[in-house]
Formats: sequence, structure tokens, C-alpha cells
Amino acid sequence: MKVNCGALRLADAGSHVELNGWMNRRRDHGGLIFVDVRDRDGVTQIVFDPKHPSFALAETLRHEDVLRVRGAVRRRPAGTENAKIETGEVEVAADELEVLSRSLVPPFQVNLDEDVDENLRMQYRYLDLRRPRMQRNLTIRHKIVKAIRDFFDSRNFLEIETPLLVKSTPEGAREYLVPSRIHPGSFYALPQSPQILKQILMIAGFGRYMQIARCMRDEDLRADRQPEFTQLDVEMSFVSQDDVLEIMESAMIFVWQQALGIPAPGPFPRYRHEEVLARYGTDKPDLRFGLELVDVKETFRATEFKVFRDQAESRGGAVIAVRYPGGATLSRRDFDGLTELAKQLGAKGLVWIALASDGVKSPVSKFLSDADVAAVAGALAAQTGDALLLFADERARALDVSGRMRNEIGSRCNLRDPGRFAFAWVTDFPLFEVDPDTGKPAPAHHPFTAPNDDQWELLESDPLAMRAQHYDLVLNGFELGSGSIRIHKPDFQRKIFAMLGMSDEEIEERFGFFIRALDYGAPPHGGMALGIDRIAMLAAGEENLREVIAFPKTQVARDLMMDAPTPVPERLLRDLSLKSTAPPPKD
RNA sequence: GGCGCUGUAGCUCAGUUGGUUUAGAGCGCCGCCCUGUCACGGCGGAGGUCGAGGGUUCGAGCCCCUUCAGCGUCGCCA
Repeated sequence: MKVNCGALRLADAGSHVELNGWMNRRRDHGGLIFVDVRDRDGVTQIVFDPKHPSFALAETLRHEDVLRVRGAVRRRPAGTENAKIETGEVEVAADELEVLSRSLVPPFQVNLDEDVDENLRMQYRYLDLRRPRMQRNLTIRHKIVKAIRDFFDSRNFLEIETPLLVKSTPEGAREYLVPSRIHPGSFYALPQSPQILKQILMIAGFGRYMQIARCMRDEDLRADRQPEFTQLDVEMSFVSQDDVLEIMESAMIFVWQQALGIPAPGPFPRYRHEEVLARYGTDKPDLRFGLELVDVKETFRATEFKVFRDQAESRGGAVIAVRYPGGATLSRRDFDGLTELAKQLGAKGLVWIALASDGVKSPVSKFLSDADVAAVAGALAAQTGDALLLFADERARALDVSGRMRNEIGSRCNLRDPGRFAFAWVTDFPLFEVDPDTGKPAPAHHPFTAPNDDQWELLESDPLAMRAQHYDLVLNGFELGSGSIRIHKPDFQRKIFAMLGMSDEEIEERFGFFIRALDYGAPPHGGMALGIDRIAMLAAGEENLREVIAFPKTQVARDLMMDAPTPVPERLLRDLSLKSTAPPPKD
């Protein structure tokens, strides 16, 4: 009977089995050899007896050799059980040993999870993936995806694939382009998301669509951003925003239950965009800890401290305060470091107030009355022993810096409980934001997002005041994804494109196919897309996406195992009517 | 494109204000011994362009410049 290396239990004693796997560890006692065989499911101890013909071969086994063993399962002698492994009550007495494949000495130890240089891990990814951490992470990822498919199937969704070779629509993220051989000089783009196609599937009458969809964006990488990534893409017809939130929230709760066995983390709190910015200084707050921001500008309307008074008197100004628990014991040098950090984050400066047990300390204490300090401390519910950090600036900037500083404090004070999953919805985003490059309104999300139903008349008079039926799902300080109710009336969609400065010709050229589809009876619809990689990363307790992706790219978007990208022979370029203008490679 | 961190044995790391001879440790590797181990144990051994190039210096793993790679971050990610 063929069994995996994690299967055998006491009840199997007496049966004859075949095990296939890798040589995880050998303990050679001279007169007796123990070999642990490993596969994805676990590890089983094999015993080689010196009287047996396979003993000599067992002596030659080395790390990562691939073997097949047949033998009898037996209970381990009393006192030699190993409680640390699942199969620890039994062992297999080797009867037959076959070495299926030999391994070179691996460049790092595969049977350990010790930290190894990322260069090496990526170059020898197949060995890295054999290690316990990656086996575990990819297993979690599989369970997540399986739970997602099960959930949406049970809710009558259809998984439909959309193409990878699509039309270039050069808004938003930079696209990866694919040259067409058959149409010289023309290009496909790889999808940034299947957005328009899923909307067309709604027009096509599928009603409830989902897809585990690969997306590509040619932008710079981060710990939480890879150039290709996987989305749970969802779209539904005849729904309101609440319908979408209900489905997605239920899906996440189901996933956590199924994949992690963790009780439902819901219901998810909901915040309006404006509110979440004011309280946390970001639209993706880590809600595992409090430390809410407070605008204390009113306290300083009449202060002698000019930096604060200027912002307090200015209509767009703010003085944002955040509490640093236990911060009163920090040294002046520590505060200097914080100030430096704040400046790097974009602050003009930082004013700190230490509520020390022997009195209030601050570099600007001569400007601060006792009443001022008491007011700020009260607003932040601060106590003796805490420090208060204040940022005076134009409101948006002050909030942004304070929000980042809040995260920093959260890390320094160890407030991020790794076992907690704090989901939250953010709703009521603005439909447009001012593009800092052009000074003109640009879609905050994408141009297919519907505004609140009663706000269309604002499109000409005050577009920046329009709120969108757009929502984000946030988990532990990461944006898991966004969605919206879409525009389903072609004339409204045309108005938005026009408002964004597109001529009729441009609209036709870029989105003609889509507008035409809207012309043929488009149902009201909306949906959402969530980053599967980020979900898996957070569920696995990892801090970067590479730990939950089998073959990820490095920070400069290279694959170190395959060594991609590479130049290609001239002949291939000719077939594609391409000519490289890149400088010749140096070395 | 900017800022920061890292690079010393196969791996993980230590290496003092620039000067101690032969640049160390643990793991791994190789050999021998070992019948109940499970991170087995014991004895012995091999293994280093200190990422690369240049400079300062009587002298550089350590200081300076350039460069490569990886990581983090800002910009960027409709």
C-alpha cells in the first residue's frame, strides 16, 4: 500500500507500506540507521537493520536524495516515541530501499526554516519551496482559493475566464505590452484587471460572475506589490452596494473559517472615507490598535506659538495630535529621531510633549499653557507617562504624516497583535480627486464608478463634491481591494469620459466597444476585486508577498531562477517587426 | 529617479579606535567509530578573490569613491 509520509498512525501497525520521498535526515548509529523520509504531508522514520541487505545502501543516503522504501509499520519501542511529529508513534522497518534520484549537496539546508539570503532562495526556488515554511504557506493559499471557489459556487456564481491578451487602454497603471506578429506595429496589453470584461459579462446576462484572475501592472515593486498578481474578481447584476458588501464579507468570513479554522472575524465595521482619514490619517488603517488622531487646532486659536496659531487660523490648516503610549520616558535624542522621521514622511516638523511623572516637558513648553497641555492630553485620553506628538500643517498633509507616525508608534509599542484580523469597510469615497500634475479632477477609482444616485447634477457644478458608490476592504493596514457600483447608462458613461477631457473620437477609439455594449440593455451592476496574494500573506502571518507566491519577482522585477527577462535573438524581434533601442548590455 | 539597510567559509553569523602571527564560531560537507536515535553522539579533516573595481595609508574585512546584487521605503500603482 502506497502511503504519504504524514499518514501512518498507531492503528497502521502491522501493515506493509510503500513510502516515497526525500531524505530529510539520517541518524547513523553504525549498527542501526534511522532515516526520516519527507514529503509534503510529513515525515516518517525508517529503521534499517544491519542484518538487512538494504543496510549498505542506506549508509550512502544523503540530504535530499529521493527514495522509495517498502517495509512493515510497527509500533516504536516504549520510550522512543516522538511527540513532535504526527507519525511519531510508529516507524517503518525497511524491507526494500530504492534510491530513485541522488541530490547534490544543497546550497542551503532544506530541512530547516532558517533565514537564507533572498538571492539564493530565489535562484534555487525549488529547494526553497521544499522547506516547511513555503510548503505551509502555499497550502494555506490553496485552501483560501478553494474556500473562495466553494463559497461563490454555493451562492450561484459562475467562474468565467477572460483573456490575457486585451486592448491597451493607457490610463492608470503602466501596462505590459505584447507585440502582435500578425499585425505588425500593433500591440496587445496584458490586463491590469478584467474590469471592462466583467462588466460586459453582466451586460451579457451572466448575473453573478467570479474569477481567480491574474493581473499585471508594470509599476515598481513593494513588499505588498508584485508586477503580476492574482485577484478574486467579482461582479453582480441588479445589486446595491450593501448587496456587494454582504457577499464579500460573508466570503471572507467563510474563507477564514475554512482555511484557517478561525472563528468569524465579522461583522466588519464600516467607516466613511472622510471619517477614516480624520481618525487614522489613511484610507487603510490598521485597526488592531487605537491611537486615534485628533485635530486640536481649536485649542491653539489664541496661542503665542505661531506655528500652531497660523494653522489654527487658516481654513485648511490643522494641528493633528497623536498619543505615544509610554513615550514620556523617551530621551531628547529619541524625540530628535522621531522628528527626523516625521520630516522624512513629509512633515514640516514635530512638536512633542512628554507627560513625565516629574512634570510636562517639551521644547516649546514656554509657549504652552497648562490648560493647552491638559486640553490636548484630554482629547487623546493621554495619561502621565505618555507623550503627545503634534503636527501642524495643511490638513491633508498633517493627517497623512500623523497617520504614518501612528503606524510607527504601533510598531514601536508592539501594538499589532499578529493573531488578530481587523477587517473594515471604507465607503463614500470621493468620485474625483484633483490630479496634482494637471490640477484637474481625475477618477479616484476608475471612470466606470457610479456616483451616489442623486448627485449627477454636481458633475458640472462641483464634481469634487461628488461621492462615489465605491468601497474598499481593509485588513490590518493593507488594502485588500476595492469595488464599486458601476455606471450602467451609456449617456452617463459618456458624460464622465467627456468630463475627463476625452473627445468623442477618443471615447470611440478607446472605449467604443464598451459604450456600444452599454447601449444594448445593460443591467445595473457592481462588484469588487480582492488581492488573493495579500489575503494569503496576511492569513499566513507573512510580511511580504514573495512568501505566498511560488515564483515571485525581485524588487527590479526579475526572476532569478529562470533569469528573466533576457534579450532575445534579432530574428525573434524581426518576426514581430520590432527593433531594440536599448543600449548594448555592459560587461 | 531619491533615501536607507545588507553583502566575510556551502549556509547563518562574529570580527574592537585601521595594526596579534595562520580571518573565527555553529550548522552543513568529507573520513573513521558508534544498535534506539529523532537538531543522535564521539574523534579527525577539508573549505575564504572578506560582492566587484579603484583610492587613502607604512599597513584595509574595517576609512573614502565607483559599481553590482538583494531587501525596505518615497515617487509611481486610473
